[in-house]
Amino acid sequence: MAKTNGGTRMDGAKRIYVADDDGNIRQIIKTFLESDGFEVEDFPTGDLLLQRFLERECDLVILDVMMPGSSGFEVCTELRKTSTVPIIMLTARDSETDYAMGLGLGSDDYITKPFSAMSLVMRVRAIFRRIDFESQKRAAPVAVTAGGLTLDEPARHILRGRVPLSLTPTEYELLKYLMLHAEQAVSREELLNQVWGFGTAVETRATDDTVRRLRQKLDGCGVAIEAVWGYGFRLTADGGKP
Amino acid sequence: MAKTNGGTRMDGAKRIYVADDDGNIRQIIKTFLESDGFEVEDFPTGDLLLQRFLERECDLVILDVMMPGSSGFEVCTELRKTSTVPIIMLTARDSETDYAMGLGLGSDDYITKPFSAMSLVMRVRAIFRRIDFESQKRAAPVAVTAGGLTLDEPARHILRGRVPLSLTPTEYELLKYLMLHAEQAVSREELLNQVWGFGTAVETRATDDTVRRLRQKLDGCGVAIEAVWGYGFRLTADGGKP
DNA sequence: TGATACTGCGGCAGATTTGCGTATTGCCTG
DNA sequence: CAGGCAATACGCAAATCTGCCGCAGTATCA
Repeated sequence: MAKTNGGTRMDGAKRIYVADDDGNIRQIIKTFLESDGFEVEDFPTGDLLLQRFLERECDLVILDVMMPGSSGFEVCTELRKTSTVPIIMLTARDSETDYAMGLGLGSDDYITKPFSAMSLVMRVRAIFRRIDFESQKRAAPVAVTAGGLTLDEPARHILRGRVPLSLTPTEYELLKYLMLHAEQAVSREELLNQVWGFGTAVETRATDDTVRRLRQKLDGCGVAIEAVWGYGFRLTADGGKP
Repeated sequence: MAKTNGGTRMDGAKRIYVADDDGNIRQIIKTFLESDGFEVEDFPTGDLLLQRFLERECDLVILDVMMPGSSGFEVCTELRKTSTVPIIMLTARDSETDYAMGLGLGSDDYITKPFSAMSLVMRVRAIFRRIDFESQKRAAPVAVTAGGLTLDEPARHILRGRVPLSLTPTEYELLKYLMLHAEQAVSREELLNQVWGFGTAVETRATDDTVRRLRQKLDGCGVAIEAVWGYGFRLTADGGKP
């Protein structure tokens, strides 16, 4: 047990890069974000962050405006040339000019120091929530089918052939989400966010339980919820093996 | 070119609802947003806004926290029951509690009065930009192929012809990285950083193991992971030798 | 208000994954 | 051609992951 996995070793965890020349601030931000389940890498300069980003992208970037080398603004501009990664700018000043410049250059949010670590975490969460909302939004077809299942959204029914399955609310939401993402691997994190909601404090293992109960009811439906080892689940049409 | 597009669109402007009991503020917000190309409807109370929203949805909602009737928080909660519409909260206070509560309830942003109209417009633009980014991203399917292999990122599958390979998480990540850098020499260090993560404490020889296991599964796939002596590995398409 | 249904959690056992020690084979250099 | 470092091959044991139960707190409904 000599090695800690730098926090949570969850494949679904969002990766965040932080650049700030103040080591204390970096540490605080890192600690808070990690305790919230994010995977964080921090850099003393924006240039280093940029360099790292180019070799490996992340899910969100937090940039201090004033740093040695390239300023946060410059790094932001540079990032935007190749990526749409969400960016949060930090600044000591609170001038409207800075404000407009930051958001104008393509950052998603702009926080002035001093700020509470908690509020930063909230902002981060808000951005990820927005992204998840959008990914969830993708079309709302009245009837989706996967294998031998049919989703009847208005009726809040999922039909096995012609007979509606008897599902509990959680089961229904979960299966619905899987059907809307059939054949795609869905991480436990994602399920938790989409089905249970965001603020909810539930163990990721809860998904396993619901999936387990669902599998029993789905027996011989032409579909299967298979496990994606170390990641989550995937709904697939199995030709129907008895 | 593909950057500016705050709110002006050919296919109908974004519709924004604003609720604030102060008529002056409403007017200012409305004027600024409209001059930026948005379509705005304003309401003196959150209840009226909610009522209007239920009969016709909009693209973004701006809510004052303190209003006669239901508070902004209550309206926010109510909206979130049925919609993922972006919400910006306005408040006179700047307590962390309020802050956390606002974002916690599902709003996207939180602005304290007094605020400049311009900064509000910037926030609004930032949110719409984020949404545009996401919808853009969704429209770009990614299918990389190398030799006889196909990477199906959403499904988290790597197909050998039409059959998905059975890969462990590490194997998947490693092979994916090699496919994205096909025909290029990749150092062990690089692999360690990309696949295992930045600060992980594992010997570089760990890559050898995964590569070894991968080679077995890749036998006769039209590709080969060859060793680059003293450096690392390279994925190459071998014409397919039996 | 009492019966019933849902849900999430802790605990287990079995199955898988994976890094490392160690031995063997292979390539480069002098 | 020999020496030496690098790459492979094995097998193992610890660490993880999954699926499953049973249970208890809570919500739902008659």
